[in-house]
Amino acid sequence: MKIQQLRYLYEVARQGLNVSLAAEKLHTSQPGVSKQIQLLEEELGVDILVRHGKRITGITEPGQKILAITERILRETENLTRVGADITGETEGSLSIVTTHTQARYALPSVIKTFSARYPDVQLRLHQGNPTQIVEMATSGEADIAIATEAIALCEELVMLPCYQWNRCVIAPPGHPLLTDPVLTLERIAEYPIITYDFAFTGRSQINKAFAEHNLNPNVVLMALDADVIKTYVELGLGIGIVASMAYDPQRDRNLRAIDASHLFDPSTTKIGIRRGTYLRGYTYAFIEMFAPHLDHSVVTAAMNTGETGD
Amino acid sequence: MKIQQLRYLYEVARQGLNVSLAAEKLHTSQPGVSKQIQLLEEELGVDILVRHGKRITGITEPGQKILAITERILRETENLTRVGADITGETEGSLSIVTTHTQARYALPSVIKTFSARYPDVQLRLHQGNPTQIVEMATSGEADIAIATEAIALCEELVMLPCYQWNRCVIAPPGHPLLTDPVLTLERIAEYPIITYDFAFTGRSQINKAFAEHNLNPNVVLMALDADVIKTYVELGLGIGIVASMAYDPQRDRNLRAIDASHLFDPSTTKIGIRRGTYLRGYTYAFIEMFAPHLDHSVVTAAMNTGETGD
DNA sequence: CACCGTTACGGTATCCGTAAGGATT
DNA sequence: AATCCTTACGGATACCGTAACGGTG
Repeated sequence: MKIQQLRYLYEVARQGLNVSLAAEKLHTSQPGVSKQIQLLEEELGVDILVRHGKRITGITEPGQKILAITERILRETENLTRVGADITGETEGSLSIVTTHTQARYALPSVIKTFSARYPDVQLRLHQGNPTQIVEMATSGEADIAIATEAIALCEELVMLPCYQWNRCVIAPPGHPLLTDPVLTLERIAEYPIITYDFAFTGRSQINKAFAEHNLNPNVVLMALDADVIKTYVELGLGIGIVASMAYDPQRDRNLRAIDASHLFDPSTTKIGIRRGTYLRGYTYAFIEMFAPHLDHSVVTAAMNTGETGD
Repeated sequence: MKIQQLRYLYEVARQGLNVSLAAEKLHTSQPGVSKQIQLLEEELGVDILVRHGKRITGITEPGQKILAITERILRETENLTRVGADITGETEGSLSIVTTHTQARYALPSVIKTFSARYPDVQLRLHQGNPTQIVEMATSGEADIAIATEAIALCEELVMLPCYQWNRCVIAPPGHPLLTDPVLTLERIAEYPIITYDFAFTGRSQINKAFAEHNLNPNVVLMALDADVIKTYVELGLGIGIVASMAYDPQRDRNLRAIDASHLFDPSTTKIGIRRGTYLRGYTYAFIEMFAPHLDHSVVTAAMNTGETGD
């Protein structure tokens, strides 16, 4: 059994059971891939792929198990090379982050600027996605770290590290009646058409919860995926907006006014999610610490090891 | 990076950093082992072993990490071959069990007889050990399954499956005054010299607990590792014995009498322990079910997946 | 007929084993 | 002096790429 055989098998599975495509991705010849997989099947004594004549149409039941194990092995070999690259003090590498619009647009820019200056040879990749995609990319290993607020608390495979808490503000065009209220209340907000985040985005659930507890039925006229869209429509006078506080910048948003609403909604916690069992490069720890200064190397390492089956 | 290089490295570490010994165990030449490890170090760009001149004296700090990952990889490759052997319906293989005297002597013989008849090609290995050794062999993968009563509940790495409950009886020579008591009490037992299990063996903690709760200080004159030793000294008149009920056989132990003591002590539960992430052969499931009929294939599989980091 | 996977074959690189060398205890 | 790891070298093996073949849609 050779690691390369496992790589070939994995890539074929990943490319939808297309050997030619897999061979191309692996920068090798397709007969080679075919042969090595056959050798592996022969050695294990198991048909892994279902062949209809000369077409691969599926994966056998034991093949599924083999693939699952194969994936784990390949992940670990990746960890091995990372240990190597890391120890030799190499600063080059890649760091793939998957996150939401809110983080990418408002929280991350300054961190990324600092990080890029400190680690110019690290290729940063920033993916924007919805919470489902974020979890998926983090668990699959496609992304090294995930940063999000909602819906990533449940996943067993990810270690979750709380980074910071934040709350919301209400934004409205200048001259809006709400701006002169001495105290902002949910009841008053509910009198106006509301523009806020879509379900499962940027702490939307906390907003729903607050209104529900007051038996209010707010009139949400637009559900956006990001604060920029919300602000645009608030400027157009379509309604008032409820956005994350860090999304309002008095310098930039001169056509808008903001009222703090942290007394009305539960705070949300933004977290970093990391796949268990992943070896983290030195600069990854550095990035995390830049984003959330209390998460230093030892804190992260400790969290990675809790609840693990361990070794 | 090749699997064989990892095997070599692992074996060298296992043999106390002795390349020659490792090479012998691996049935290969020692220069080959040396070379391959160097190639691995070169590829990863990391010194794994500490060399003083031409002597290997230690493992570097990154080497420790590499070894940990290596171990995981090798374990998984082992799982791969097991999937293979299992699916092809091969009945040959090996099953290594580590357990205590009590189980080996009284609970397992009938199971092993049945198992050997059903799976004549499976090479059974039965190791006897103390609780510490049992946990060690189970977690290291040296044994496939562990069977024990005490001290294996705590280990995160092992899945614990309760098999059966049992209690104790008091044994004494014929004519002993205790035998004519209408009701056996702890107070009466404490009047006589007692022979029972050593600490951390065969539910000894339950015995201690019962006496402690009654503020009794039993006079334990001999602490043995197994019931046969206990019975021997009870026969000699050194005292009365407290042993697991299944250790008394009226047919065989004609020189002894037994009194049930299940009302005096908390019952003990014998459990099977299996390392998480191990692929179990079909006959292993069969063995477990023979030993504890309620632990069928699906129950065991389910238990193996609980609390796991999962994939 | 266009696409895809398998088989056949020759070149090359890799790995293994034997023999010799240098260092440490 | 004995043990032990490394280096050197020759041979066998395994792997890869090109080319040709056989099925499939």
